[in-house]
Amino acid sequence: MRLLVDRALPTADPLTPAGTRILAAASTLFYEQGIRTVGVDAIAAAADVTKKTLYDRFGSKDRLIAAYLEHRNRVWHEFLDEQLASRAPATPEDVILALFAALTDWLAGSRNGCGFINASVELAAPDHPAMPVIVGQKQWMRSEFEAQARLAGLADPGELADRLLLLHEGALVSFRVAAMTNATEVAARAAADLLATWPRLS
Amino acid sequence: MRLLVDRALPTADPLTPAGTRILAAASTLFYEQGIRTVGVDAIAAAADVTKKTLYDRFGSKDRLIAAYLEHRNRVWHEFLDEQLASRAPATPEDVILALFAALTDWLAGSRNGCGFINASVELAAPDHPAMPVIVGQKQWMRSEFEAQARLAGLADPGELADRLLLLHEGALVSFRVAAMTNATEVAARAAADLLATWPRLS
DNA sequence: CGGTAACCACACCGGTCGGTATACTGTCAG
DNA sequence: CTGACAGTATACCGACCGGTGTGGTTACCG
Repeated sequence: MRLLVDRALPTADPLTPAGTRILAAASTLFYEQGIRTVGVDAIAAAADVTKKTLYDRFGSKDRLIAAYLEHRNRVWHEFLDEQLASRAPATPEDVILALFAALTDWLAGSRNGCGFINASVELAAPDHPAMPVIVGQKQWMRSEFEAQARLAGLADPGELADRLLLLHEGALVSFRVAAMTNATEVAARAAADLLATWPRLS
Repeated sequence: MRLLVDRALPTADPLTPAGTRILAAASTLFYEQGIRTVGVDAIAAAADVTKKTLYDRFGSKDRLIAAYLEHRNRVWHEFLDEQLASRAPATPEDVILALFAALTDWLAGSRNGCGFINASVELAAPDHPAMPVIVGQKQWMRSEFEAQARLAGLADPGELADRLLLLHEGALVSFRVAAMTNATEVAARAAADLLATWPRLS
């Protein structure tokens, strides 16, 4: 069993060595400390690069932010591919449960929750160039849930996908905001029960 | 039926007329545009007040932020009281469902989701004076769910409360981040099904 | 009458932020 | 040989930000 919905990730255009360091530094700093808190000077310093180089490569902070989220999205999907490969789910239901199990590993060692949710709140402006990446990431999760549910022959896959997404996002945000350290385990149990009791197409 | 868990809201210390206007302006601006985006000058101008007055009343922007969240928490609880009064739930289960139904009304007309989640992300620093208010609000929700579940004679009220909180927070965040306009209705249906199938103490 | 609290107007501060300008160095392909 | 490209170093900019200081005006209250 594998993921069904096309990720349609624009293949990362090749970066210069300095560009790679900048993106790496921006990724950790933006996630650890927040997008607004981290200035371009701090990123340039952490990447051991001049601000000039940073602007030559990325043009503006906003575009660097967008690059950061696209990069994080790629890392997220690579992570899911590894998780799916090692857990080797046998049924579509197990794929869904593996996605929830993966969440625990994904958040291990971090305390800031979901970088996409955080970015959405920090950027606020709906027309920010990074917004499509954020909404896209969430909607990919939903459509993957729906595709697996449909493949499993479960009734009303749309409604089920909506509910799974709520559990998924709820875990991410409760982990961070409500200081609920076991949020991902609770979500995994809730998802398992939901799938077990959900009606099937006759 | 009524809410069970003490709100323990520090009674709002009386404000001067200008202080009231400042808090009102800060509340709408902070929620609509974000805490970091809105400067003290903008708040003072919106409240038709000098910056001097703002600092005489609230001391610093951070303390104004804390006051904003405490105020929003009071408004939230007053809103819940009204909702409970008008929906007049007959059982503890109905109280829980009324809390979910209330969410739809609470988010009506806004597109920024939960002010507490947003503030938690924007402030980031764990030692910010406003953090206890944020975590407290989420934990109050959880303990209210748990108290109602216990009163209803439902098994494992702690686990049930955790799952209800995930749905609750998931709805708030999916509404904003995933552009899921019907998130609160989905959460309400999920909560209803969850309560209907949850085991009871024998 | 005198004091005090609540305001106004306005000017000012140091710091930080995103972003730009100038000038120079190394490397590599046509 | 010669551009083009990637990079360094450093200085600078205007705008905005949170916050302070001075000085003056009401109005109420003991």
